[in-house]
Amino acid sequence: MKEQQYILKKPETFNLKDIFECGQCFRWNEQEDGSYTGIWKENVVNIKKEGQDYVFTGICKNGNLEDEIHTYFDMDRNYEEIKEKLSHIDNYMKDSIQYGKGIRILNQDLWETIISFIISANNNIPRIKGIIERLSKAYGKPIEWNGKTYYTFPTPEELKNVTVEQYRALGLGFRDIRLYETTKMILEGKVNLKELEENPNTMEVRETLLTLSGVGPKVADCILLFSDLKRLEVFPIDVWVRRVMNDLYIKNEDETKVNKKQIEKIAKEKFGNLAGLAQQYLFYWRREA
DNA sequence: GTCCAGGGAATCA
DNA sequence: TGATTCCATGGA
Repeated sequence: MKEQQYILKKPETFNLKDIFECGQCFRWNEQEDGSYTGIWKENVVNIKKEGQDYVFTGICKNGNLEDEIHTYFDMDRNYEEIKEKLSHIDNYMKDSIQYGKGIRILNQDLWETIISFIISANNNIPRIKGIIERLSKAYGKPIEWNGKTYYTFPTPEELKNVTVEQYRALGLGFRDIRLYETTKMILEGKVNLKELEENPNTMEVRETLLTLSGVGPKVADCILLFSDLKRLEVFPIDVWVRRVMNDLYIKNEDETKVNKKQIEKIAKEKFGNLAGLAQQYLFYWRREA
C-alpha cells in the first residue's frame, strides 16, 4: 500500500488532544513529538500539527485518505455553531466548552464501538486501551507502516471461534462472556447492524442495542453517540458525569445516591437535542481538570 | 490492604 | 420500578 498525505488547513474546531483524550476512542496514541498515531477501519494514520495546519500521513486501503478523514472526523458538522448555542446555556457550559473547544465527535465503526464500550464497563481508560490492543493483535489483520505493525479491529467473523477462555486470557475479566454472547448474537443475525444504521428512530435503535449482552443504558448511549449512528441527543451517564452534574446542578450530599432520571431530566431541559455534546464537554472538563 | 474505574445482570422487595 | 450485590483486573 502506498503512503498518502493530506493537509487540513487551519480548521476552526480541531485539537488532537481534545479529540483523542476526551474518552470517545481508544486506539489513538500520542507520539514523542506530540503527534498522534491511530488506526480505524484499515487506515493507519499519523497526525501532526504544523503551525495552524494538520498534516495527516498514512496508509489507506480503500478509497482515498481525504474522504476517509472527512467522514471519520465528522467534518460536515458545524461545531462552531453547536458550541455557540451551548455556551449561552450557562457559565458552566461556557467554561467546559472553552476547556474542550477542539473536540470533534468521531464517526467510529458501529461494531467496534459496541465491543469497545462493552469492554469499558466498570473499567478505566488505560486498561480498556490495553485490552482492545491485545484483542486486535490476537485476532485482527496486521498492517505494516513506517517500520511498525498495526492491527485492525477484529470483525465479527474474525471472532467467530474465539472462546470465553481465550477472552479471559486477554485480561477481559468478567466481560469475557458478554463479548462472546454479543458477537454470537450479531453473527447469528439476532441483531442486524445494517438495519440499525438505517433506522432513524433513536429510541428503537437504543432498545435493540439494549438486547445485546453487556449493553446497558450507559453503554447503549455511548454507542449511539460515539459510533457513526451519531445521535447527539443521548446523554450517557457514568460516574464522572453523575459527579459533575451533581456538583453543578443538583448538589446532593451523596453523589452516588443521585437519581439517574433526575440527571436525564435536567440534561434534556438544559441541553435538548445537543445533550450528547454537552455531556462530552462536561465529562472531559471534569475528568481532566 | 483498600479503593476505584466511561456498568451490567441477577436477585429480591 | 428501585435498591443491592457481585463480577476480574490493574494501578494508585
